[in-house]
Amino acid sequence: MANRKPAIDGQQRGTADDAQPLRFRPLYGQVREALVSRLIDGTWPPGMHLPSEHQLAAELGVSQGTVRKALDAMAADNLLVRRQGRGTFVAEPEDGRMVFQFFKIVSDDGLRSLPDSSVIRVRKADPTPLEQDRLQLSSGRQVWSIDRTRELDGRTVITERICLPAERFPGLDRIDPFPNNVYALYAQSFGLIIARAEERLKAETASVADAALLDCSEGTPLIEVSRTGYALDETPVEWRVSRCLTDQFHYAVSLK
Amino acid sequence: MANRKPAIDGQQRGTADDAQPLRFRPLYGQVREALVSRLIDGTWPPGMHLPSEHQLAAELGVSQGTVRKALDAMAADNLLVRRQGRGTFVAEPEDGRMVFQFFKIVSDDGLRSLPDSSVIRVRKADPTPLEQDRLQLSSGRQVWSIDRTRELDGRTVITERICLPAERFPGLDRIDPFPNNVYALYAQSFGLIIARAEERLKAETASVADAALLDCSEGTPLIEVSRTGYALDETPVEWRVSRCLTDQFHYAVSLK
DNA sequence: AAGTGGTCTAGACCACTAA
DNA sequence: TAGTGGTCTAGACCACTTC
Repeated sequence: MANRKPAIDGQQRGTADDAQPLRFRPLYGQVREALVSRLIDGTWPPGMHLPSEHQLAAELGVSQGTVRKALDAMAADNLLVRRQGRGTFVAEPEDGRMVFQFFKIVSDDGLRSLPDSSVIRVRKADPTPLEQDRLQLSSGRQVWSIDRTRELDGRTVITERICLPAERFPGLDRIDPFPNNVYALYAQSFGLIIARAEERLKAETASVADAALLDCSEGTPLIEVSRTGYALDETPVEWRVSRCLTDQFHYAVSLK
Repeated sequence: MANRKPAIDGQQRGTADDAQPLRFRPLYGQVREALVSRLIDGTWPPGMHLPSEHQLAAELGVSQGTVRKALDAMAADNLLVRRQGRGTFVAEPEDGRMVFQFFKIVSDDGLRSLPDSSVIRVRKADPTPLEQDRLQLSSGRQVWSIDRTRELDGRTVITERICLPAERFPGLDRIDPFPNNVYALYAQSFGLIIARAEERLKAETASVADAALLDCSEGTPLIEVSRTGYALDETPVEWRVSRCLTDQFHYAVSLK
């Protein structure tokens, strides 16, 4: 590989000039960072067919194997989809099983189905202290607050409030109809990819409001799922609280 | 690599003689299977320092890179632990963060701590229909049934029943004292590694018995976690139901 | 037939650990 | 200093998709 001009270069190894024992960062990690930044800045939007490994390797001045390692890692994080013979694509929220990546409520008989949603209200508001904390909002910033219910197998089993930083979702209240899959909406209309999320589950009981929406009695036990969704740059950009009936459904987790 | 006598060989590629378009299985997958079988049959017990990549490659008649890919996959599944400069080891249930692999109950303030357990009763019994189904027991097989409570930060917050196929755990009732970490017990005393588990979460309310053990009132909402644990050969070998107070704790999930 | 990702090999060198 | 896993490269060939 005689004449390469590395477009990527932090400290390297064999390249001879490294001296400080600062902190070792493998090349493929740097490649990964460079590629992720293209997802963040929108250069590579969801669904895009990206250049072949050879092209990327030539462009970045590294070997194909190093590019492969970075791409494989991103595919493992569900940021990319790789298909033999076709190429590598930026993941879309609609991609096959990707829709179940964040939806863990399953029918007790084991059949997975996706919920239909009914929006109750969309409004702009000042955040509660909890919302402000969870979304790491500086004071004065407003939020969108979306209340909705979700149906599985024709029955309303989830009440949900989604809280979003208003700044990042301009004109959200003019969206009509409001889609079932909000992560597809975030991606298509606001260029925002939810890279990962953290959920906290607690047992609660149905309030009067819950009971009315879920057609159950007040005090019925519910699982309350509180989720913080993070963008590719690790900024929290969604905070949602869902309250779920679990008489015919359950929250499924695989541990490995 | 002139003269190699592949100890592993299903259908191969370059080896010239493949013809049927049966189903392609990569070499590293076959290597992985061969290595996993050594974990299953106890040739490599938990904690064992296994041979170097070079040695394994020579022994199996494949390249070091192929062995590496199999070892990396097993490490990703928490079956092995790899340490640069030291070697590759069979994972142990006590290995550092590995203890949190299956324990997802966390204090609301974010501090993780491991529970202390108090065994209430250990008995051998005929399985209930549900237990028989979950453990895929043929009729006539008995089970161990272990009732215990678990404390976090000095407070009893979990009631638990663990159900095990009696055959695989001979003399379980003579274990004394009964350890907090039953997976370490399974590994050390019965040579059984829990490779993965599936959990189902539902919202329930405290029964009279729960209320007495958890020092709460009857009807208090609880998260009920039902877990099936699988051995390396995918046999279900543990069925447990835990009921957890979630007023100061929650069940934490990371989605990616 | 051409192009893509997937597999397998081989070898050089680096980082880390332990003796 | 020797031995281990970790990184990076290079190239050959295979499997799959599309034209």
